[in-house]
Amino acid sequence: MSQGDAGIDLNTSLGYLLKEASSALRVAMEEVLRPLGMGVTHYACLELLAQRPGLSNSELARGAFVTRQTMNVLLQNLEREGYVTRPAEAPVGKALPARLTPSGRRSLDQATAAVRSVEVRMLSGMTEAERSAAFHALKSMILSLASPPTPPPPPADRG
Amino acid sequence: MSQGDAGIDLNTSLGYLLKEASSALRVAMEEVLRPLGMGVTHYACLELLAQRPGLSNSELARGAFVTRQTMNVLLQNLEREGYVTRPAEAPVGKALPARLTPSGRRSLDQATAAVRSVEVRMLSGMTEAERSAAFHALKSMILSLASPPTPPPPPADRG
DNA sequence: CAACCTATGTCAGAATCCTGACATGAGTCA
DNA sequence: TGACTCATGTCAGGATTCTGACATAGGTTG
Repeated sequence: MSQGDAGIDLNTSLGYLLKEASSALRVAMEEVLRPLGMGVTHYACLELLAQRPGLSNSELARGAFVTRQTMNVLLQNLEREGYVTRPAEAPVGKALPARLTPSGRRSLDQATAAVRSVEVRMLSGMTEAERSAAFHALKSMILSLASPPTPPPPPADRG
Repeated sequence: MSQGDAGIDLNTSLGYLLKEASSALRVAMEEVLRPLGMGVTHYACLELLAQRPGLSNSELARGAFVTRQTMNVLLQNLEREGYVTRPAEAPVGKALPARLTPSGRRSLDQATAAVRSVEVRMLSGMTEAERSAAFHALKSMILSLASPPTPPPPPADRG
């Protein structure tokens, strides 16, 4: 244990820090959403629908970082409780465009206020320059992590 | 819907970006750890034990961002499979200091190599200045989100 | 010392999310 | 037109994590 090959130093690892920050944010959000009987995925779904009405189940799932199966059961609950509506038949393909009902909009408004307070607190200790730097750094990370999990197989010109 | 009170703009929200980056990192790690039959929490536990031998179940749980109960079942499995050891009795209090066995160390070495490739990829598109900026920004966020969930009740000097 | 508070390990049950699988609708290509 | 590929919605089962609860060890305060 005296060299640089012993592991990944968690004290200086951006990945670990990323997980820590994300965990703290999730905990803080759950804390303010709990009194509203809402979870993070639940809130994300509503917020996505407010900003982009007509999103399909699969699109909502991608936006909330869960699988379409998970989002599907959530949507079924929200539909049954009258927070969102979906047409009985797909206007095109199989995708059912979902929309917020007035009730869903009201529910979202409460949640947005709660979540906004968390985001304000999170940003409170940062300068504008730091926020901008963090924004671009996170964008870079996401881009670098996207797609190339399996390096493209060799063109295989042999044989 | 024409002003700034309509919601939280997910396109410019640092919180949303944080979740997106964290999700991408988690997916990438799971992808490289799957061939080793290991999950992210599993790996985190081993890495923590390598860097700080003797950590207790609760300390490991906090370091891996899960509950004590979750870490407990993981530790029991790892112990049964011979990757970690814990004394039968606590040297002090109730905390049982856990340690990696040689087998656990070997298992960790493979995982570290895999995870390192992911972190390298994540950092590949960032300059050193950007990494430093991201590091400090994340630290700020974590600090701001820590603790003050329930603002301290007013000292109540009335009455 | 006794009462209290906090932290820990552990068990049991429940909630959450995911993987696997199937059928349908649309686009592509020959 | 028919075969192929891809994306979608949905159901069923399983894996993972969390919440609730209990007993114990140690420190603190009166």
